[in-house]
Amino acid sequence: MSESVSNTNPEFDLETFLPFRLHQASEAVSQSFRSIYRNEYGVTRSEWRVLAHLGQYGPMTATEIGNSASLHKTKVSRAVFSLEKRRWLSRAPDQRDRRVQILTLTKLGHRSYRRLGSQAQHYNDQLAQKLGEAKAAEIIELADILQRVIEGR
Amino acid sequence: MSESVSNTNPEFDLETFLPFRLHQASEAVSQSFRSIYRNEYGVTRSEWRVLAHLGQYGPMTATEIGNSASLHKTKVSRAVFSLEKRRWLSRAPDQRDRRVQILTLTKLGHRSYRRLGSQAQHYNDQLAQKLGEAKAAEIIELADILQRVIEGR
DNA sequence: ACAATTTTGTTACATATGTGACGATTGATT
DNA sequence: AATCAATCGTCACATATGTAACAAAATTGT
Repeated sequence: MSESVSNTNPEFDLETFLPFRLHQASEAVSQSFRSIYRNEYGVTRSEWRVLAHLGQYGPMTATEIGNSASLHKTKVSRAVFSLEKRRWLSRAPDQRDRRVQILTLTKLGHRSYRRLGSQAQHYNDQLAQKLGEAKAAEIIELADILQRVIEGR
Repeated sequence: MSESVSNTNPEFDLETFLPFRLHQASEAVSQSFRSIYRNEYGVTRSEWRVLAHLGQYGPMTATEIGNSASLHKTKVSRAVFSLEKRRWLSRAPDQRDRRVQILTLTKLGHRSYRRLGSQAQHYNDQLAQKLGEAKAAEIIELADILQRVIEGR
């Protein structure tokens, strides 16, 4: 907490430029985690996210997943197609709204979710331990605040 | 700072999963900033990053930019090509190492850098103000720590 | 001095992504 | 009821990205 982030002179400063620094940190973490879902099953980031959402929250529609995961609708559409082909999820029509489909993990999908999820949790625990629990919790809290501020809530 | 990030039970928890939460926050910020360099000059993220680095640190080689900005070498190569076409930067051979080229902003490039940079700084100041200076500084500090921990330094 | 290895930056190729359009359905307005 | 607008998910298309291979130059080891 040594220096101010805002700048009285109008000079641009990369070191304290939030979009850049956040992206760098986030990409470093994402890349280091990537090998787990990638090497384990050859799954893409979008697929892993959809899997994680369905595993965590139960049956949802594509739009709901997109909103919750901040995933573009075409990314969701493609990930769902791919996960369906693997028989990790199935679609069921919704009688109330025939435009949407309820997406549900199959047994096979659940097994994959539990397996990848537990490795993900292990990764997270290790990282949190290296950072120190307090700092890890701070990051989550600041991520919350950032999203609220950006989305104007 | 209400809850722990690590988990004694092995259940996966998306809410406190650092790769996901960081990526979400970082993407929210990046997207909201994007309209500035995108609408202003139709410049891509990679191009903006290369511009920002050369403007901030002076002449550098492609590899140096890639390392500092965490940009893949093909991204740098393409961004440099595109910025050169716009006449925002020029290349000069390095007599010590004839594999590399010293990249330097042209006068036009400097003007663009100052203009975009000052808008970027304004964006950052506004965001830091909304977050509160203390929290903005915390984010920078935590980004530093994260990168060090991930890269094992 | 030489051969083997590494580094730099570019390219071809395959894959991943965003944009815009679309058909089908639903909700809102009149 | 009929029309209009909005939403859902998919597709074709264009663009962006990563991988692997490469030529040129530098570095290392002998």
